[in-house]
Amino acid sequence: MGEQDDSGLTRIQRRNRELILEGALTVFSNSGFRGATIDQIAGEAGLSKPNVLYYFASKDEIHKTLLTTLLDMWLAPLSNIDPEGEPLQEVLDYVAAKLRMSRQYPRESRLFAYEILRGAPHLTEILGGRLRGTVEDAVAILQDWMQSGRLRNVEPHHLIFSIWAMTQHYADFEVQVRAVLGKGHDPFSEAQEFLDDLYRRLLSP
Amino acid sequence: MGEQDDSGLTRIQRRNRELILEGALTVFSNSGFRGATIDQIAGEAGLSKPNVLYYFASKDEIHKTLLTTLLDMWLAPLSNIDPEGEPLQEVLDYVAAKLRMSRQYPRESRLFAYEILRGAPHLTEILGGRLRGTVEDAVAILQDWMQSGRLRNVEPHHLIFSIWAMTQHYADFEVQVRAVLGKGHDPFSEAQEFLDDLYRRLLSP
DNA sequence: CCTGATCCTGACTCTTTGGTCAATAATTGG
DNA sequence: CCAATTATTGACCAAAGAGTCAGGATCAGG
Repeated sequence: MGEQDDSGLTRIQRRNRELILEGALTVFSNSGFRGATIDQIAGEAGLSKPNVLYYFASKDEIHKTLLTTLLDMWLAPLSNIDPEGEPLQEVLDYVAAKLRMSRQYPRESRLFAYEILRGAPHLTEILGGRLRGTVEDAVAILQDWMQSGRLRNVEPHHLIFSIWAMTQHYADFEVQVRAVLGKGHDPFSEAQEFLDDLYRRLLSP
Repeated sequence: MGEQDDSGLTRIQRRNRELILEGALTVFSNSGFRGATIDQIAGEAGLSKPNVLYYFASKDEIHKTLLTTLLDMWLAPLSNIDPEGEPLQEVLDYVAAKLRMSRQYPRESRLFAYEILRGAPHLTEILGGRLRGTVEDAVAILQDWMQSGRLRNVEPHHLIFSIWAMTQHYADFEVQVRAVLGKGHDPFSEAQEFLDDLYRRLLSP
């Protein structure tokens, strides 16, 4: 994940930085940036507060490091869309991959959700830069498929937004989803079925 | 909106409470609960901090009042689904209404998004109570339509989730949407077209 | 097993911020 | 126009939390 610069790091540095980022992910994704405290992060990581600040200059730096480190992993599935693949199946695979990530990495999903909600102070350049580029690549592929009639014609940007919205909803708003569904439901596997049907219907030529 | 108890309130009280809630909505929806300060709220409302605390006992009470006051308005469209109406059109109208609310009341959308993200400490009873009830009513109507073959059969809870996710996405993640689309787009009217097509496809029997 | 570099922490500072309060100003009803 | 009630605020307090630092512990390489 991300541009690791583990080169000049000792074993202890590597381990402790990892512990801190892991703890920070839990804390930031639960409480947001402003709601998180270095003490909580330290507690989660099993280190003292000054020790955390020995490895990262500030709370802000921890946060920024987390975001940039996780962004690649978060966007990867979009780049995995194969222009040579079967169009509908490629999209359905992307949806499934994103939904799986919401289930498996809800903390990451919430971390980004908080950041975008805030207006993305740390991500502004990235949003208009790398993210936009990645999306445009995918859009180009989709448009090609649509023009050749192998996929039904819809606005590709909004198609991608819809996939993001629907899949991340199950991570970001999980308490609401569970409260509304009540006991005895597996939101994610139900969602998988629902979304598979939805995008099949929407995109079958 | 909500159960107003304006009975024993003077003119000044009504006006200032309104100013405070209005300012608080702006501040909370931008920064979240922990990120907001009473000073900011006071500034937004054009009052002094002690004066704000003269009308509300605490920051928490302002927040709770806002949430409960706005919840009714936020859920209203769901209760407006007419069992006697034309099924597909009723759903499309609901989608359009929700999207219109995202455009017109993005602050409310973000306020709730922040709260759910946090785990909804203030809303837990409501989520499993009133919200769940409202959803179940709508689900019953949808199920009826589906059983009588006037609407295609999909899981109604997840249909509702999908509508929430897609429409609120444009308010909650607006900076991302705009960054990805670039200049010269009207996200909301494009979304309206996209969603109309999507749900038409999904639900036409 | 010694030494320099790395690692760790208790105790501290400084700022922010939620909230209080006594004193003052408006307002209102008689 | 005069109490009595309501509204407003400057000055303050206490707690929380980000970040510092001097000194002690640990470790790695020779």
